[in-house]
Amino acid sequence: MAELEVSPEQFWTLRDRIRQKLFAGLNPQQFKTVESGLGPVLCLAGAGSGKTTAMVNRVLHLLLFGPAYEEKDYMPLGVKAEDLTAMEFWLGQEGSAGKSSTLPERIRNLISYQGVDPRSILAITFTNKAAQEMKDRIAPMVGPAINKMWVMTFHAACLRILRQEIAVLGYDNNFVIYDTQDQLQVIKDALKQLDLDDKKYKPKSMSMFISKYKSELKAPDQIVISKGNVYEEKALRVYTLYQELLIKNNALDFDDLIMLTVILFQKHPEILDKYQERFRYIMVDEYQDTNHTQYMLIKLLAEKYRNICVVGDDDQSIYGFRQADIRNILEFEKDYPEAKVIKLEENYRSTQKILEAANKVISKNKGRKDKRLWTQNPEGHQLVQYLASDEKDEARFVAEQISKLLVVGAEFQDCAVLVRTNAQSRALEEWFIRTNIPYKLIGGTNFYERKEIKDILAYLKFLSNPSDSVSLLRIINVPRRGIGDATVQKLIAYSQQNNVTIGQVLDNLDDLNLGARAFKGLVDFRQLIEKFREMLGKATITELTETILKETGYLQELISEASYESQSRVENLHEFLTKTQEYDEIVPEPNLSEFLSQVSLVSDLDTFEENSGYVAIMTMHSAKGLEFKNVFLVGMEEGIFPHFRSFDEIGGLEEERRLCYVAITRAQERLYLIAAKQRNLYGQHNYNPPSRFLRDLPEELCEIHQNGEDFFQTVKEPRKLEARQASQNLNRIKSKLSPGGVAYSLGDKVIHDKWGEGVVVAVRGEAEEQELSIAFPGEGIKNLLTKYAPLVKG
DNA sequence: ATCTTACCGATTTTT
DNA sequence: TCGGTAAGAT
Repeated sequence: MAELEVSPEQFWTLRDRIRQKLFAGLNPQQFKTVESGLGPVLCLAGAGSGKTTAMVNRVLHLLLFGPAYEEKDYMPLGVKAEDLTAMEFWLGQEGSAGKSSTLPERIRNLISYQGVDPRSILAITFTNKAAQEMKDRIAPMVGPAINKMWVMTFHAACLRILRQEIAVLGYDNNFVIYDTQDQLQVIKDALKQLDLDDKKYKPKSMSMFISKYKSELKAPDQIVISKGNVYEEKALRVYTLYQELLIKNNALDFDDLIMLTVILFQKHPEILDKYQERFRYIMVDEYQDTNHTQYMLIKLLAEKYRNICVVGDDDQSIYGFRQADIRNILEFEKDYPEAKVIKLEENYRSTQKILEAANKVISKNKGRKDKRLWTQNPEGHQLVQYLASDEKDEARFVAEQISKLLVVGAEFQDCAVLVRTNAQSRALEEWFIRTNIPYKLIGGTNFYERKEIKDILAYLKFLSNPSDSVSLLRIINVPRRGIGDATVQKLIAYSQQNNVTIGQVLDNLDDLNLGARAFKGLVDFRQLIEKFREMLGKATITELTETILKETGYLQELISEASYESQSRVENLHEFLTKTQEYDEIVPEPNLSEFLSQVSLVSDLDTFEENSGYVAIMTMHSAKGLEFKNVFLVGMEEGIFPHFRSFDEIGGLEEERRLCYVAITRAQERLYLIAAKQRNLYGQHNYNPPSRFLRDLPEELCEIHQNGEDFFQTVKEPRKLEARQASQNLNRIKSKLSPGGVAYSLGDKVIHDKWGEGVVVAVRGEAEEQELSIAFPGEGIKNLLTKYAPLVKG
């Protein structure tokens, strides 16, 4: 039988229906973002508006339907009637909506006749976590094509380009990456060489200076310092020398990764062209956080084809202090006048009340892109404000509320406490430990920043890159092998005089008249290094690491120390070994410098588990991108949040306000905002007024509590005793008026006006009718009604 | 070479 | 207040 005639219209109609079905779950704005593959797109994605969904589906749409869906006047060759039937069949199937993976391969191939090559897609994020999440969501939709696209962070993408191309800039392609600590080491070295006092020219401040200029794409010789500004003049000299030292060490810092890539593109148009040709479809996540260098990188890459989609939210720009330039997103349309601007304003995360509060707070900022989040979610609970007496009372309140939430079905991992500064976490931790609330501090020190990990990494870095003197100096006497400071100074002096690396000095030890002990130590060290170096390329990273730990005696030393601390170090090293194993398993051939750079670009946040069974304590900054059912914002006081340092920074308060917006929009169901009347910070009492952000919250959305009892325990001057008792009485009356003000539970310590300290041994009844049995040492057990008893929690 | 003592400084930090 | 670092003692 002859083949049935198939008309393009039939095919096209079916293909279109398939497209509709695949993207049926998206709202109109998301869908517009998804299908606008051609030309520049600015997608303003409010908090919780499903921007990852939009980006992920955009990738799928590009692969299946190409950049411009409108062109539909021809049909791929060889479409048969039975293909149309198969398409019909898929359309008739239930549960296949949004699931491209259920499409038969044949149909997939037919409909994607205009689809783009996955190799031409570049999706850039800021964090590994975001990149991973995107990959995880794209992979099931597109299959192995995921491995051909670049879905990665700015730094990872630049790293990959530089490993390939950096030779033309005069670096060796086995360069190492210096983290913040290494950086400071180099700066200290530079200060010493320039004979500058590191008290006056603080290394941290120098690194800020350097980083600031690097993010502006300014090399030392492009910087003009105003006359007479000695400090900046010196800082510039430090920057100059610092950069020379990095080159000597064949090392790049984080900023270099981006900056050098841009310089590479600027200096070598043919290389730029290669990448422009490859990456015809570019997407950037969190565009509001880009600094000038990152902006330039994207601008250059996108220049040729202009298929660039940036996604972000100017209201969530909170990294100005890291040179993120909010203007990049605000002025996107200046660079791309033809840009489509799409706003994702429907929020899928929070209750109406939470969103209303967030909108209200952010609306006070000027110069924002106009937008207003809304949601179909329920109205939700009132926001809870609590005025605590001090930071302990604040912690107590949080702990108590969490316990209450558990009763109504919440779990620990549904709760997060967000702080403005890390120092605030201490009081919370103490209380959580006391009350057995499992918590995790997120963000603190990075795994890879721990001493023992840095040590083993220094060995590996030095092996990978013999020019790396920072790593060499770190480990030359670790574990101790009799190489003291004096010896090290001799090595450094010799290397500077003869213009060789310190690694090279090791080969000429006879030239430096050294003591017998130091000499032996260095010879031993050299032998060890040679032995390790022989393993390069042959052994796996795991084998190499194990050998180093064993042969240097590093592990043995920790084990024999047998302290609590050394034990945890050994555990960390084991953890490190599992990471090397993971790496060894996925790569065909061990590549040390590859492994090391991967490690350098990983942070702790990446390992944050959302279903851990712990309450998360973290800074508001680290919370960005996360969501929790119940969020506690603590330290809502002037000076803490907004932080006093922001008061005299330009745009400082606006950034704090955005941070507040970010913090509020982390909450899905319940939001608690807590301020303390008094706070001990750095050993000093502070009395800060409640945060202006609290005043900006609409009153009708809030339930305001003030539980002052504990306040008077912190006032210890005896002469205030009378006032204290009067206030206690006052507070008891208040607490009766506010339901749920004080709840006692088993084991609570209390203080009774007459009987002193006691412990609650039984609780009967609820709220105001609560009856307690309290054991007072020396007085026996008393039964008391909460309503009347002169009680205070202790 | 390693332990002890005094001093400083203390937002936020995706990489 | 506290923790890290840098200089001094043994």
